[in-house]
Amino acid sequence: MTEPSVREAILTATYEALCEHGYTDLTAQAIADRTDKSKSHIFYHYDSVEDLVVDFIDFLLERFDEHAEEMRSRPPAERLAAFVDWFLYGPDDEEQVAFHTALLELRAQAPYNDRYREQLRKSDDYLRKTLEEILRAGQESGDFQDHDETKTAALLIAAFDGARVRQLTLARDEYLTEVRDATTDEILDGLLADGVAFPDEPRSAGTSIGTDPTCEE
Amino acid sequence: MTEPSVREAILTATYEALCEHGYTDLTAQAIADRTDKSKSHIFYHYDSVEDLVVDFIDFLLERFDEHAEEMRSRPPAERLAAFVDWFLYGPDDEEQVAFHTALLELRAQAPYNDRYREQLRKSDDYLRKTLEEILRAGQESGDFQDHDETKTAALLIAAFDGARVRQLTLARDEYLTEVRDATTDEILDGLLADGVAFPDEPRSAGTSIGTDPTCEE
DNA sequence: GGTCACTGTCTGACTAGTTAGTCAGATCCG
DNA sequence: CGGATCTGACTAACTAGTCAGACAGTGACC
Repeated sequence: MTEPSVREAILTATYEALCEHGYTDLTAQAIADRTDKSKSHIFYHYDSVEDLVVDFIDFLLERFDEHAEEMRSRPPAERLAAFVDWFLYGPDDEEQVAFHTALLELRAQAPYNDRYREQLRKSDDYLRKTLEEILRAGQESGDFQDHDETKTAALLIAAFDGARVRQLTLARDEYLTEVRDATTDEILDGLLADGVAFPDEPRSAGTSIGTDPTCEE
Repeated sequence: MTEPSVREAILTATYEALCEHGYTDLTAQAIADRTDKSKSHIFYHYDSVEDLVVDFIDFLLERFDEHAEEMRSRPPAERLAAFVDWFLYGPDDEEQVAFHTALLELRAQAPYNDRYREQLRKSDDYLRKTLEEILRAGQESGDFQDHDETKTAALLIAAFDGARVRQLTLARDEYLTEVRDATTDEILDGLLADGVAFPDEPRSAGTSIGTDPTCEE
């Protein structure tokens, strides 16, 4: 892989193909179709589709890192809200939903694939550390109640994951709303010190990938 | 499908094949191999593998229902503990882990498959109602604090799902322990009225399926 | 009791479709 | 020219589902 732009083109196409077809139906051909190159081109740059997917997860992590870095200077409640938003986007954001659906498929493959598992572990560690750091910053600044940020981060990420699983599998809006309410009301609001509030409806953008961020059928 | 024992043989074989190969690599042949019949036999009784899987989910629900019914007369804390246990089994229970891993794969396919989605929704509704009923019973008996059982049920199931996703994808015992602790300590124990405790290590059996409940490689 | 016809169950061999990955050679660029 | 990049055509492997026919049980009629 000499040219970074070649890598980016292939991985962006991978992202788009994942949104459209999901992981299970992700084929080398589908990726190539979203590129101006042929299928063989992909196998010239990657030894296998598995290799490509492993690199794709790295690519995602690089993107998340950039995003997290940008938020670093913001106040803790805003950072937390942005983080929550990254996990529990609304069902109206079709691209996000499609992409996270595909990611869940990938996650579901991890138990059978050492390399995926390793990559996801790396990503999740990073995510969790980011959240812990936000929680710690909030406690130091007095915006959040004192608590054990390790435990809270673990519980939050678990609850978010769970909500996402249900949202994706059931596509049942009322239920997601319940979970979101329950999570927000009972956990998140409980974190805030008196008089501190979440910013209204942050609905952050900037988490999508690629030059053309739409994901039409 | 005339003989119920034929259905049971095929669906038990399906369970075993799911444990061994996972959903993605579940083939008609793999199911037949766990039977004393041929692959064609399966297509004689089911029009397609999808049909079979749909029926398999019904089969699971029937089993869960029997189990839940048996617990009905027990005290609420014990029922809750058994329920939690059903979701957050220990990583030592290999069969359970293997099976839930496969179920997660199935769940991850639901967004792409109307029939799976419908079946899972049905199961999840039933699970949630069962949990709500346990929570309600506990409040009435005074074993649990007063709370909104709908919200709590939603949050609990979400947190459990999330913990399971992480457990399965990361196979990282310390982290699962954290989540389990966080969930148990902060949510479950918070539910209990003063002086009530969970029974020690319930680790219930009886949730597995089939005549030979082992799932060796 | 024998045998014949009928029906439901079951099978081995087959087809058709799909896809990862290969490879010989084309093309581009310095 | 020579190396890197890229491609179309191909192969090999796999699997859902089909189908013609084997087989077993059952009952009916002689």
